[in-house]
Amino acid sequence: MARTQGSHSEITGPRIHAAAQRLFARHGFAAVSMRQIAADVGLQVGALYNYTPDKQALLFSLLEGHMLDLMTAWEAAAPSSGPLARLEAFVRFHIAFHLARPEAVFIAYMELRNLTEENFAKIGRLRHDYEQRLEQILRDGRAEGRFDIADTKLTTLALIAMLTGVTTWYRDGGRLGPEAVADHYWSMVLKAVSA
Amino acid sequence: MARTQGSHSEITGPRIHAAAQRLFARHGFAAVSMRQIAADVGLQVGALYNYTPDKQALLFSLLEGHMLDLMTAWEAAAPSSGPLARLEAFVRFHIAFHLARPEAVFIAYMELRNLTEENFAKIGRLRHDYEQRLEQILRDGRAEGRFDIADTKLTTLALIAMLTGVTTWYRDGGRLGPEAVADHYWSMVLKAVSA
DNA sequence: GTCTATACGGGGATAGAC
DNA sequence: GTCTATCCCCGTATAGAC
Repeated sequence: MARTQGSHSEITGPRIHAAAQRLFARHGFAAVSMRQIAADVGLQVGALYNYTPDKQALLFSLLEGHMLDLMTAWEAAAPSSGPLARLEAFVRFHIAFHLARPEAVFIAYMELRNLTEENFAKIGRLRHDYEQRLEQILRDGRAEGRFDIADTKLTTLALIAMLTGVTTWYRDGGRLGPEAVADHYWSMVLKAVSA
Repeated sequence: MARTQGSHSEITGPRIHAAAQRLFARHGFAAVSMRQIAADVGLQVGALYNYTPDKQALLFSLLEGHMLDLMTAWEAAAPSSGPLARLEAFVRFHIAFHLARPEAVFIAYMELRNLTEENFAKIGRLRHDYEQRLEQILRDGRAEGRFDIADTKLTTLALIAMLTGVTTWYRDGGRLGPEAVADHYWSMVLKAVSA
């Protein structure tokens, strides 16, 4: 396994992504320079361009990776039971997943406008796919007569916004832990959609 | 009413604020230059500094103005009836106010991190004051036995996030108008808090 | 109040040596 | 794969004339 001098490709790539995520979340994409990212990793600027063609691609890969993680994690966590149990699973999953990745979530919501039109569209499709998972649960529950929902599309967007909003105020070590928060949200969601 | 050459102070100030609001909302605070704002208004850069000490103050005045408008408008719209009517009024007011000012709302949520620590704290207090208006309604309704709410603080934050979320997907000319949207949200909110 | 000109620093990205 | 050096452009803010 001979290695050329100074080569650390297996670990440098992830370290660049981690530094970019932290810095973008803290200061915003536009406010962070490639020089800052390089310094954070312990590199000179030029070396970054061995790992990303440009700054935009770095942002896109963070957002895309986050959305793919989200989809994969839900597919793994989703039960194949009835609508009510699936809705509860979705509520608890969404809150837990988002609270566990505050930086990725922050970037995913705040930096969309810094994507090129093409990249923006790609992330938009991934987000829509995820929302469809929730809407299908609501449609199934309504078809079975368990839910009373006038407009499943609207309710989907309302619930997603409510659940994701947790990330704007939640702090580790606060009054309520993630499970207690999820309990409260689940009870509100259940009442809001119940027949 | 003699006026010095090129003086347009009465209208230039508001035009600068309007241009800054539009550009900040579209491209983000950090991505917009003072040169762009000046060009949009039809001035040279230097002239902007007759109206604002720096770019930060320009952002802060937009955010502060938005929050003060919000508070003033709610005080004027709030009925002095029972909790249920006040909650309905709040839901409808919040949606209508936010949908009428998409740019100001966008900036108010996305550009908080570009404020200095001191200015951030000031906006945080204004936001908290507004949230208190809703929480008081929830507390009153619970005291009267009309609402079933486990945690009024949590419910306040959940409802605000849900209602504000409308601005992320609403488009003029879409399937539902502002009133139809408000009708749906009010019915969800009512079910979620009812005893 | 507005203009022109400028100071001064920093931005993204690339070239070529090692 | 990384470094140093550099290109070229743009950022905020100020000075001083009109």
